[in-house]
Amino acid sequence: MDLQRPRGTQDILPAETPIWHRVEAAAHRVAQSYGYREIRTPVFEHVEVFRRGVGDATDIVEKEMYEFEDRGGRRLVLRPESTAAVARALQQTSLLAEPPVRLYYIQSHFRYERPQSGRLRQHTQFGVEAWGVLGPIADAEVIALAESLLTELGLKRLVVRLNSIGCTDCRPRYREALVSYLSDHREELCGDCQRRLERNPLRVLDCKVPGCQAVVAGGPKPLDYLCEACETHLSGVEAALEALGITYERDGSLVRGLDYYSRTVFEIGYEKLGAQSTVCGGGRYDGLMEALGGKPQPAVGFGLGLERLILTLEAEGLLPPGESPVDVYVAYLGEPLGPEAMRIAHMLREAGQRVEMEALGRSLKAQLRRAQKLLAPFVVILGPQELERGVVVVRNMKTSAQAEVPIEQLAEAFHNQTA
RNA sequence: GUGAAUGUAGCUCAGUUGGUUAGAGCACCAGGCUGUGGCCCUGGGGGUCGGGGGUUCGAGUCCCCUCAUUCACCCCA
Repeated sequence: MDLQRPRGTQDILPAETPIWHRVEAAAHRVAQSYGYREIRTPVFEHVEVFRRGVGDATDIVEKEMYEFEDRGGRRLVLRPESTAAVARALQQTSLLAEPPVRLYYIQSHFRYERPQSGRLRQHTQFGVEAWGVLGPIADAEVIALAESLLTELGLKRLVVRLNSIGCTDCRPRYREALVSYLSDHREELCGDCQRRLERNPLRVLDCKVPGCQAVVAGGPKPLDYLCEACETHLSGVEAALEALGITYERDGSLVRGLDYYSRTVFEIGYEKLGAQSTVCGGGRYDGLMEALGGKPQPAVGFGLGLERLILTLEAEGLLPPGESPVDVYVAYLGEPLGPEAMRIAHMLREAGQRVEMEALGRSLKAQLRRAQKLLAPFVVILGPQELERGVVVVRNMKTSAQAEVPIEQLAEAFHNQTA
């Protein structure tokens, strides 16, 4: 095989498209039920959108972008995420003239990573963003929206984890305290954490190495450093979640890799998925718009990975059963009857039936086998004897009952059958 | 980017210490039943053994490189 799909991509075959339709339809419906409206942004953007929005020092920008130069010498990149792109779109248009603006998207994202279960180089996110909203109600609203979607799809036992990473006022104070504490215990940290200490010290908090956990346990707690405004915000989010009956876990070690997050961060996960068990991740990003050179605008939102969501549905046995792609299979005997069989198929299609017609001129036995394989409930059989009398045999594949029906009454017969 | 495992028919897999024409089940096609699916029987089509190089009289089997998949790390959806 010399032609293969690029690494980390997948072909979604006809057997799988129904679950995608179902998930996407649910996402549209739930988002709209919260008053969110769909936005679509370009597949590629100028690199600067993500350099400034996501952050230069993040893994995404540093080593995961599909970057290229176009024929006009522009530095472009396949979007690695959508929030920065949406922020760019808002700046460029008049949408934000009348806040709040509630948006959602279902878009592909591209990151050059080593693939594994639940991680692809092209993946799809259902994302939701509320712009121009400052209060904790908005944070709770997007979490509730994600919950609604997961519930609607039949999922239970997903864990919501919640934390606050502070704002531009209090985060630096905590960061400083943490770095100074960790530096004193540098020798006790794992190699990864020694590097994290330089680049992204907050990451040390959720290291899984026992030794690091022990060090962290004795160090400064992020929540102790929250400023009053951030603390009030967090308890506001919790109060709203409680009012909605949404159960969550406070997780002081939950942090986010992207620069633009502030205050609220949250994840919704499903343990059975293995290492990539986070289905939904989000938070607040009040500083993003300014980082992109625009007027400051508070915002909160999340990204929900559809591939991971579908893996979860699969693991929970929630995939829809296979359904027949057709209502009627039109079989005929002998090439000369092809045109008349086509006419019959056409008539049925115009009457709203989904029809597959024999295309290979095989034996009746083979045609029936094919119809069975397709789970077609009915087969219309046209042979020379029938044609002579202007009728057709209609076979019910489930009961094996057969009846002759005049060709001109066929459409009506099926209409009554399915009505 | 790091570590490990795996690549043989459309699918799931056998294939002995290296030995002649590489197999099975399922799926597909045909026939048994010259116009009727499911069960059964018989036959048939399908393979660059992931790719390239090497060792050898001889490589699916051993060695090197490469590509891909899977799992984990980093990180993330």
